[in-house]
Amino acid sequence: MAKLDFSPIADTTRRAEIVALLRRAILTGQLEPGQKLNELRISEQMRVSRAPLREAMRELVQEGILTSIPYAGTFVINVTAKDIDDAYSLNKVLDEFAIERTWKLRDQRFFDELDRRHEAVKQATRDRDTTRQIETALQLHGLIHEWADNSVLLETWQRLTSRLQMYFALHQQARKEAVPAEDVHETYVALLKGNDMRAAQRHAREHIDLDFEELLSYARDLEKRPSKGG
Amino acid sequence: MAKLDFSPIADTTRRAEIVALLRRAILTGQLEPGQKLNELRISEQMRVSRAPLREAMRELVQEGILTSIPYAGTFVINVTAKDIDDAYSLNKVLDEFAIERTWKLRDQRFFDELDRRHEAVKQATRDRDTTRQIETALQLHGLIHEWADNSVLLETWQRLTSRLQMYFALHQQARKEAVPAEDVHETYVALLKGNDMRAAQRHAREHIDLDFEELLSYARDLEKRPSKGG
DNA sequence: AAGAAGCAGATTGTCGACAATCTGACAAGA
DNA sequence: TCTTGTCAGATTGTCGACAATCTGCTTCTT
Repeated sequence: MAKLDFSPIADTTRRAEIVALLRRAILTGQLEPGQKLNELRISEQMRVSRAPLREAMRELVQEGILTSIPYAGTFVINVTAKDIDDAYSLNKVLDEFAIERTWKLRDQRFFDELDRRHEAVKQATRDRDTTRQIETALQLHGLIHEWADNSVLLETWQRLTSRLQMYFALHQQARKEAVPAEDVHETYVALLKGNDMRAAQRHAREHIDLDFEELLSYARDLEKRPSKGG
Repeated sequence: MAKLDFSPIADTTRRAEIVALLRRAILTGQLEPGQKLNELRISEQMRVSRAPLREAMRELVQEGILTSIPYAGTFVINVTAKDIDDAYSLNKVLDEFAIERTWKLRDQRFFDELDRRHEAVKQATRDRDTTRQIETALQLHGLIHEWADNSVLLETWQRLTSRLQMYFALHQQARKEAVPAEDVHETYVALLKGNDMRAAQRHAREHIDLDFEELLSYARDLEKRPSKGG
């Protein structure tokens, strides 16, 4: 028998597909923060019964991008300036930890993957595909968390990522302006390839701060306007 | 009208109660790691239909203490030495962050609550109630995370706590011996009341290491024996 | 005896219908 | 006018039944 490692077969349950669909709709901002999800309407649109839809929604509630009030409904979470602040300050800590853990595990495969993801960001930037730009940038950023060989860290970061992606999408949607065309990740990638771990950690921290300030200013704008939820 | 702030009414859905029941069963070790949860059997025992039970299980899957394989079943997660290692190393980082954030927010209410929880641990210790001892110790430990005024941190810590509590319960169950009767939290509490933040952070880190070593030795024992799951 | 094919039982995934609860409008009374 | 009671419509929560899938055994073939 040939030595092949097959990847797991895709989940063939409706539930899994619904989760993916809903998550995408939320993270891309198609479903607005605070908006209520009507079970009957959605299940009819998707041609699915309410049972798998409800199970899917339960998952997304635990994932932190939906919130549920018994007998009232399930809503897309509201984004406050404090939420963003909280997420980012924790993210800094996780990044530092991830870099420390990843550092000794870096090898050629790591560097190759780093370049591959960096290239994906640059491609999305050239294509002016802002949604994809957000996705790829987060994937580039996530490599250190995947490589750190700590399942709990990875899981935690993925939960954070959901929100960050949502925040970025809203930001981009609100501003309706192209995200910076130049490449802001060049230094980050270079430092991850280098020999000064502290410098890489420091840069990650500062690098995050830049994006963060922009996001915060957007979030503060948001709070001056009425929202659809509580 | 009198100025009273009422606390939210308890969730009255079956789903919420099922979640609580199942979580408790898992965290106290009544449901063993790797064990399969038969939906029909459980729903009959609880006198509930499978719909709310399945939704509850979906929540616990996302919470990280159950794992689901389509068309095969839902199982209690298996505890490996690496899982414990991962959880603890991340916990150290979170603790340091939590202490830093909490530090400036400490007030009389904080100190009172700290004492209250410390007292609860001592009471459970006197009662030789090991399960409660685990619960209260984790609650004492959790105060800095609750006080840090960062919802994402708190959420993350609560997810970690579930696993830690499960690990501790298994540990205690396997050893069948009383946990240390003396009070190991005295220094911790004192430092949190003091003025040297760095010292508090350092102690939290070392304090965790102690429990950790014991847990790891247990986990390594576990892996030499057959388990019920994959 | 070893392996493949097929069947039966058990279990999970999904469906449609019913029950419980909430929301908002409207009417009655102070 | 303001509050309170009532009710209809809409929506969520729950149920029982059916469909899809898996597992292990049996049977058949070589």
